[in-house]
Amino acid sequence: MNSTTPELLNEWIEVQSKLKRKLVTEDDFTWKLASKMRGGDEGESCEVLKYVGGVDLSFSKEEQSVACATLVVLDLKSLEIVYQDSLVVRLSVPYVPGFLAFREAPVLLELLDKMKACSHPFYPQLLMVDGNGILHPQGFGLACHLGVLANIPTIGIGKSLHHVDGLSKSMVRELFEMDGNSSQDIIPLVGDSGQTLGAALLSTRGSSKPIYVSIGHRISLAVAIDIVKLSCKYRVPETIRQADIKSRQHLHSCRSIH
DNA sequence: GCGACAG
DNA sequence: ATCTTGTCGC
Repeated sequence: MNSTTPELLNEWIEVQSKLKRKLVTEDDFTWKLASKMRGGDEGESCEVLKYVGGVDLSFSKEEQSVACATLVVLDLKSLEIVYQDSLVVRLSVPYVPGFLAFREAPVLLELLDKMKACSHPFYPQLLMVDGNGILHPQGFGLACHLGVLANIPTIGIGKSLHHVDGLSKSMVRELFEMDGNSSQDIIPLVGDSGQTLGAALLSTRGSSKPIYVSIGHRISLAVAIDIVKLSCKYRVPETIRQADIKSRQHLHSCRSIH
């Protein structure tokens, strides 16, 4: 049943290690946030972050290898969808914790390539990925993988914590409860190694379950957090949430044909 | 050896 | 990941 051999895992680790050399962990883009512009910038010809992408996959219950991948692009200001595309595929690669990219990245790259190939004006300036960035056993999760291969700034969004470098759910909970009464909505995730791997964010008022933000490619954690906050109407950033909704819808619409 | 383990 | 409406609580 589990067709994953040790040889294949070693190969995957090698791929991650090679791609990781191309990873850029600081801001590397020409746009800026509209909310961070100073008054004098308004008349100047500067590029503002407008088109933010989100990707997600949904799976069929009856055919477990069948999945629908969706790419949406939102206008960051209105959080309205300006582009969406879905692709139904049959996945042959199993899900192995730590190697999500080998299962999901190919079809997501196809969606991005398709958009880029036609020089689409709404091609995302930044992509949010459901799955982690450097918050990962090898420091190279799906968001990094996709970012490097597509050469686009990416942010990783985890809806549950991947236990890595000594990080644990109980530790996160304690850190939130700490800080006396100055209840923070965000805490840095510093592993045993001393490296900051990401941040846990209580993205909506009064929520107790955090999302886990980590950098993917070509962005700093501070800027990534700013953008994630701007994208959150609900707990999960609207980019990821809409990609999730649309991929499920598309899958169900295909089911009704058969 | 055992448990934990993004989606 | 997949199913799933209403409902309980602040």
